[in-house]
Amino acid sequence: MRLSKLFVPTLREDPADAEIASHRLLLRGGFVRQVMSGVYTILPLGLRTIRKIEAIVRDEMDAAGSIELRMPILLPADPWRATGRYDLYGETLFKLTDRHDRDLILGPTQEEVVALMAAADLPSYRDLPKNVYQVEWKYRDEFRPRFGLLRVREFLMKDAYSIDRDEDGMRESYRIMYEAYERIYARCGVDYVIVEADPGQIGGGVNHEFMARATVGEDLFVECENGDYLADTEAARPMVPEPAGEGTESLTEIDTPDTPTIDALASLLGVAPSKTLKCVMFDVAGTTTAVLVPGDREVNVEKLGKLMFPAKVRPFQDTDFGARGFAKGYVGPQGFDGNVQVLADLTVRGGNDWVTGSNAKDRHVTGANVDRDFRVDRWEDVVEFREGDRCPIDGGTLRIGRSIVVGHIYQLGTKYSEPLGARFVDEDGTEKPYVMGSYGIGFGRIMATTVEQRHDDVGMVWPKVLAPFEVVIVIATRDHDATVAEAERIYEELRGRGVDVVIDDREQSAGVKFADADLIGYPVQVVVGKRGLEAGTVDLKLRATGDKTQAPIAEASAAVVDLLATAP
RNA sequence: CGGGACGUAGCGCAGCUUGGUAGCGCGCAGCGUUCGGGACGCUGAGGUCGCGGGUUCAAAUCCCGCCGUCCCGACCA
Repeated sequence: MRLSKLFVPTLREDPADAEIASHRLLLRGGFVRQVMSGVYTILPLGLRTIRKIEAIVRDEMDAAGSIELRMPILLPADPWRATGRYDLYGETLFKLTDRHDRDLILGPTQEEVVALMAAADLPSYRDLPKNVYQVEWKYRDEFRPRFGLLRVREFLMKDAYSIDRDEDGMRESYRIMYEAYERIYARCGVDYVIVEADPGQIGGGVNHEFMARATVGEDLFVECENGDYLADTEAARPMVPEPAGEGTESLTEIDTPDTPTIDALASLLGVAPSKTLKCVMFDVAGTTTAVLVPGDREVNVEKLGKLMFPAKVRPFQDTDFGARGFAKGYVGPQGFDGNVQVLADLTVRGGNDWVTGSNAKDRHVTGANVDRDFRVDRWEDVVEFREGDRCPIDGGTLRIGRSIVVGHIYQLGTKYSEPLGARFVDEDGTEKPYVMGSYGIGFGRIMATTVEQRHDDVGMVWPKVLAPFEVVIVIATRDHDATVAEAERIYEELRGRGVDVVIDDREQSAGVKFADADLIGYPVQVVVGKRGLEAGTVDLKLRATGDKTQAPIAEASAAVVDLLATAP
């Protein structure tokens, strides 16, 4: 390609609205332009990179046995009502109506479509398993688009869906996708980790996020110092402590004036907050639910919501305490009647002889013990992760890292097939719902993430597999016919060798071309100029290291191929 | 949606406090010079000052409302 013929509007100055490196550099390098908040035009250079990502993804999906198809973006709302996602996604869904006043949506993801498609056209266990994928625009009316291409409202995604007859099949399909994803990110040169994650609005059970390490990432993840545990902070669970067993104290009620908070109580009694038992009250679909956690910890409402799903979880308002006969700030689990569901976090097992509320204002109890003094109906993991918590696997210290989620895979089970009545006939003649999985990768995020991970103060530093072009030939002395002729010759030779090369034949000064080459970040730069020509050489530069070398002009193309082979 | 900031030529900005009818740099066009790290000279084009209303003889400037964009918090590829 010729830069004189391409459309590469680079900018000299940083755009005012771009804060993070990837946004700033992709705008400056002429890869993308913003149309409105969270919506971008992909310019020719950006499109070339996106297509390279797409080719790698397609290659791995095809190799993993997934079959490409294309589903509509414009979708009927009804299946989404059936699965509950119409309301669950809420405002994030782009909703519209057609001329017949029928409710439609723009697809944010397509589990419903796949389930219904399977129901119609994959009627037998003999048709299974199937794995289908598409590369398609996705629409999500995010609360706040931000960070350039990292959080947008319209984005290009590869979404795949596995359809199996049973759980074992789903797990096998999931494993295959998991491994395909590992290869995809490795090939793209993304520095990533895989974490156990929160399923969010897609729902389901086991799921993993592929997180690219970054300094600007929106997502926090937890990593064990020993490298054996990784999880999204929302899903992270601390080590379950050894059961402390029953304590030695007897249940004693004491006066604790003006101590509605853990801090006030702990300082009055001179005990550690972790010795107190916090009793946090929720309304779960109308049932009063008490959640017990050590006084120094917080309840993770998201985790609780997932445990109770589909029942709605609502923290007690001030009025709820009085209305249901609880003393706010002094609630304790002993003496709850059967109308109160008692859920305790697993960390509560590690303590005994608790200090907790007495259910009377300004009074607490000491020496409270599980089973002897109060009942626990369910033991679950519901605490908020804290920096410094112990790893659930080996007890090592957990640290927090920052990342960009570049992929997310889910074991969905029958979450979508069940409510949609999407069933096949199994070998034994009975109808069963499909057991599904879904697997997504956002292309724009991979592009932006790569820039975040690979840039310097003058521009982007593309790995050769994703660079819009692998090599740029800069004509440094454009009024010198012999220089132009040599540059053209090298250009044709490189093309002949199958190198993805672009020639900067624009009517620009050499300085502009050099600056643009560094900004755009072609892995290899070839400078052909009068000066070199007279010495019989061309200059080569490896963008990643900045190393410059000379090559004899007659062997320029071979030298470029060799240098390219060493490029990251 | 809550909190903060911004909106003046394609891009980056000044002008606003103290109203008098818009300016700088880059970019763009023409001519000439230059030609290996964002060249130089001359000439020139380009602006509903985000939109609407109000105050005033007069509004980019003051007041009210709205819209848009970005940043910080609740969602996700």
